[in-house]
Amino acid sequence: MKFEDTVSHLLSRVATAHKAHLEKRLAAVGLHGGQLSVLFELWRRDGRRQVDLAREIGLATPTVNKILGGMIEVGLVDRTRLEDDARATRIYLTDEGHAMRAKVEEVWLEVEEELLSEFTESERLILFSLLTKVRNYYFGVDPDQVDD
Amino acid sequence: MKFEDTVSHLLSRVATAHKAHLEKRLAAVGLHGGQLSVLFELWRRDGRRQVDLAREIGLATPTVNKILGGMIEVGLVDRTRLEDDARATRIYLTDEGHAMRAKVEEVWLEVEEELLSEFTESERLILFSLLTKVRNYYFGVDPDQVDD
DNA sequence: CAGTTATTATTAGCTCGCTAACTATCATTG
DNA sequence: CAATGATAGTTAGCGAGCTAATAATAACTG
Repeated sequence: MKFEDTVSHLLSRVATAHKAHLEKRLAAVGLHGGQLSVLFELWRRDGRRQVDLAREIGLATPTVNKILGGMIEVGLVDRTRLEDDARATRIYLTDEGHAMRAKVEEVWLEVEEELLSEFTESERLILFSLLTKVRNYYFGVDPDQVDD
Repeated sequence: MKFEDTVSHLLSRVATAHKAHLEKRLAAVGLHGGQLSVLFELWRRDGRRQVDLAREIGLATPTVNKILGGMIEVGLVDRTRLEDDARATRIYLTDEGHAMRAKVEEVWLEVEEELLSEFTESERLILFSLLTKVRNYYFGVDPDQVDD
């Protein structure tokens, strides 16, 4: 058989290339890829616990914990103990964490446009819809997709 | 803006989930994800130099070097110095490296079928073609795609 | 042919992803 | 209320990707 003819193989290859590419583009605003995935979630709503963030993002809790450690160091977020549960913490964006959003939006639109520059409008929509289907295979259907 | 509505974001999420999933499935045959990407290339043709493998796979040479170190340890490949160039090495599959192919094919077909179980035949073809377009954006058009 | 430049492999060190194992705390139940 | 079990965060350690820097060798050039 030809492994090259499978979607899985193609997806793996594209995945690593895309991640490496993102990392390079994010360096311009002083971010790492993992930090961004956490920021995406915090920009939706901050003040949540690490375990909740991890579940939403789809990462293991130690991964999120490590990324947050780096983000605290560079001053993007704060970690405060929960008042009524001494086990848990709440993660809040700092002013810098909020301010980062504008910078990232700029880069993000560029990255998206460059990636899809050779795609027609309908190809973009189809790719988005098929990738959503793959995402649903791994994460289940996103409830936020319906309303909101 | 909503980052969730971009292909880049979707691709990042799907990418990590897919890689994590592959890693789990490959554990059944005793392989790691990085080893597999090298094997894919060696199964096409072995006896090449590390730098050539890295270029074809689309990885940095230190990455390939590290992966090969692990593969040599577990006996999947051999590394021999080049006769006419003392800098370079040639990477050859061992018998075990060749034999691994059959095991991987089995797993691979399963993974592919499960991933695409909810996709129609035409959706599969379209997804493959659109992902190929993304790959070409990152790697350029593959010359092997034409003939062979 | 001596000196510079380019290439190959490698090492070191970083982020990111994981699992396993540990600690502290909460919740439950006897 | 004491013991057991569940939960939150963390630490340790692994593989995979990267860049930067080294060492050894080849190739080119004056």
